[in-house]
Amino acid sequence: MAAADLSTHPGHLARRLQQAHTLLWTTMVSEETTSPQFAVLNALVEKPDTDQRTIGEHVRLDRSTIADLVARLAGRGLVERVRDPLDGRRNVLTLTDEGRKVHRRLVTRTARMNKVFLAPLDEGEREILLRLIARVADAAEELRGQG
Amino acid sequence: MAAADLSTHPGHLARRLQQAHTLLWTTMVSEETTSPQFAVLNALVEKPDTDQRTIGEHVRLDRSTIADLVARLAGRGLVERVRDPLDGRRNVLTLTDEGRKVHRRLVTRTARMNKVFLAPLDEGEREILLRLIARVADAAEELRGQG
DNA sequence: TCGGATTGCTCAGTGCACTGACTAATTCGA
DNA sequence: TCGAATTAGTCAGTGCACTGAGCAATCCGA
Repeated sequence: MAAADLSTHPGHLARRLQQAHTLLWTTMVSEETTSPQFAVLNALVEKPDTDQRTIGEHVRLDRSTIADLVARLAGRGLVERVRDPLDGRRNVLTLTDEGRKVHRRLVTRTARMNKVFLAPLDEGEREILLRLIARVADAAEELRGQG
Repeated sequence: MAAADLSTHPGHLARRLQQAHTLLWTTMVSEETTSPQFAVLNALVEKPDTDQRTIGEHVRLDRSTIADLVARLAGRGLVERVRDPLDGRRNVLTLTDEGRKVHRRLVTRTARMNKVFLAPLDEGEREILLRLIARVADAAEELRGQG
């Protein structure tokens, strides 16, 4: 049985793309705060005082993963977790001043990093790449919803 | 500080793409054998009896990760690790009959899965997506090489 | 209103992926 | 040839990401 060329495997390319991004992130943005953590801080700037599950859904992290991640952010004093008095099941998340400060600092660095990351492509190609990825990911997430 | 839209962040999209792929993989290809594991089996079909580091480099896994992964494959009896008698530092990897069998079975399933994964795109768009990802990943891996 | 279903969270377990430290084997230059 | 540098592998530690089980709070229909 012939072995297939890995460069035709979207899964392998997706993994390489993410690895490449993580590498660049840690060197150009932050060693302490990861990209998914930044996504959560970002989401909390957009919609403050949102419950954990909703934030997780927004940044596409499942219950377990968002719980772990938030625990780390809370441990570093960037967010606070408070049980919702109106609904005892929910954890409401709040950015601390320190969390806001970290977020602010990373916004500019992230923009700089994204430029370097996509530097091999021209402006049109960048748009196309992001759009195509979004379409594939959206469709797969649809499938998931239907189970 | 305004929060940026996540859909413009290539890192976030890359993560979503990989998550989507993993989800489809486990439902359509295998629950036991992961996509990176398949990549290793595939590499061993291409170049039998190669040492662990070379295989890892080929599938883009670092020393630690390939070691863990190969240990799992060895535990399931799909590959064998033998110390190279000519160079006592190397682990030479060999596919077992069972490993070859598993690989053969997954090749067709993977092809089927890739079709579904990329179904939202037309033929031209698929090519473009794969090429653009490869260019970005290649460039980032170049940066890495230079430190 | 009360009991079953749903919802939100946590915990345990598994796997990918990285860094940094360590060991052992090999290589190469003075 | 011998010692320093390089190379391959392992191990410990951290973080992302998922499943499946379990628990407590809430919701909703008979």
